[in-house]
Amino acid sequence: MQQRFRAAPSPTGKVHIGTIRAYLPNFLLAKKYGGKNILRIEDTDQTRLVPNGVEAMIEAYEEVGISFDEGPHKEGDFGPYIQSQRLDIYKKYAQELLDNDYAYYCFCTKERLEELRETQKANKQKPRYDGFCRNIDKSEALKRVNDGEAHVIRMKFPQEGGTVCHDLIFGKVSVKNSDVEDQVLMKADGFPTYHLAVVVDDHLMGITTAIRGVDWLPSFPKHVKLYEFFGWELPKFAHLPLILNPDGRKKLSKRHGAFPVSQILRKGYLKEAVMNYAMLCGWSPKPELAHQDEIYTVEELIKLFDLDRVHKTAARYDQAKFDYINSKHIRRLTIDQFSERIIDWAKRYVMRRFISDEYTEAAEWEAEVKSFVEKYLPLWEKDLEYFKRALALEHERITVLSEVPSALDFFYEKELSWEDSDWNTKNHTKSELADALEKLLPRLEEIFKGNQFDHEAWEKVVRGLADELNWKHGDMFMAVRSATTGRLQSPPLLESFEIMGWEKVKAFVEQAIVWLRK
RNA sequence: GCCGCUAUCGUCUAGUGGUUAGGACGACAGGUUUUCAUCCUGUAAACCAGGGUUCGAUUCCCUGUAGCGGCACCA
Repeated sequence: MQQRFRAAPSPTGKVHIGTIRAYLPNFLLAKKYGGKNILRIEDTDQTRLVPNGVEAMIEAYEEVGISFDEGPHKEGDFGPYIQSQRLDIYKKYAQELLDNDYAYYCFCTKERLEELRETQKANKQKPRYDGFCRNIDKSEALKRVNDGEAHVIRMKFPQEGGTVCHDLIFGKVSVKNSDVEDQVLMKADGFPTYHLAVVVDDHLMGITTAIRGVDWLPSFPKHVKLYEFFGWELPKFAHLPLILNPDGRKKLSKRHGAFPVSQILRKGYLKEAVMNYAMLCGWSPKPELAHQDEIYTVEELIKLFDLDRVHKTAARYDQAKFDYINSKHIRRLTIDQFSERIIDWAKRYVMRRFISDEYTEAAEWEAEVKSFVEKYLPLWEKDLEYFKRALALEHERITVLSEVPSALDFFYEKELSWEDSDWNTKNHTKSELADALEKLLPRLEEIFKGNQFDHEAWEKVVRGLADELNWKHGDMFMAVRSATTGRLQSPPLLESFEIMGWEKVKAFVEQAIVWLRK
């Protein structure tokens, strides 16, 4: 039988690393078993709609590589895939429950329910519906409904015995039936609640494995009972553990790395790294198939992932590990691939807007990255060979793609600017540095003027001058570094000069001397 | 408060009725290096507590504790 999985978000437009982790297993398993991955929009709460939320989410999922075989954007045989377009269906099944005495009309007002909850809380009881309308005579209830009295439909959950549910990750989960309340299935506005809609849709859409967050575990029995009421075969269920804030408290939130996918990608995390990291939260491959460095491609994840090795415990978000994984994926790229990815990143994520940008607050760094990219992208593209040669020197130094534009600036600028902190003045004053550079310049010209960059000659010149002036060699190299790159950390100098060419190096050194004497 | 779930280095995790409890990130210390990074080597670092069961429990059971989740006409 073909396996069918589904992601069932409500259309808030928000997609972050936690969401990715929640929906990735569906995608991976659908690919692994040749099944289908379905996107269904759960928009039964009419008070929480976001304009373009659906489009924004689809965009985010697909950008990180989670694609769907059916959904609002890709009609299949089980549509519509938006719950607000399926109201008649829920109505029909709610009626079926009513007819079979598995559900009843409830006329309790919100005020009464609120009061009820308050007293229950005050008495240290679990707040729950008390079954007030459970035994209203059916014909009387119907009359009240026909008279237009506001009502909901509640599930009549049996109050004796217990219910045992089976979960692929947690195993047996059992509850006393008397602990389960009569859940509202149809709201007064005619929309179903999640509980009815999810069961009906999963069944009708032929979902074979329903994967969702552990936050649904407590209402699992209600859903199991609903399947029983309808006489439907139960799909398999898997409840995924959550990703927690780095401090281990509460679900991942915005101020702790739950950045929207738009920002993750714009910052320059590769989609394969996003997947890799997301899956490593709460899952590990079989030891004999695991990689020592914990780096996995998408294809490998598809091959290796299975629900039976998913942890039961929540994992904390760890930015340092995510960074490690991203830099490892970057290093795996060839220079050709790396340069393509950078240019693609610049165009697709920096220069273009995500749909979700309409309603997510922009971070400060986004504007900065954009201004860099606007400036350098045309230059990169103008001479791709030059770009690749420069980029190769930064390949081992980059953690996220957004570091690239500023890292390569001295390859592209005609003039450098310095601050005092760009120089190592521990052992020598600025004017000493200027004097040294002035002495050095003609000697460098001597060996570099034909753009021939001989390592031995270069070392000899720099170290030779250092010896003459009685400087530490390192101080001399650092002076040259600051003069030619504008900073204290850079790729190896000679290799950089080889790309920049002597004229540029010379110009920078001359500018530096002027600046140092200012 | 009530209900449910869970518990291995700081973090992510592997693993077992008998192991020197393994790896990764991070930290620290060395090496390589003209800086930074890379790369290499090494060090520190864990089985929540108490009871059982057992010849033997980190592993199985119970209790406690802690954490997380849920307790809506939200999903």
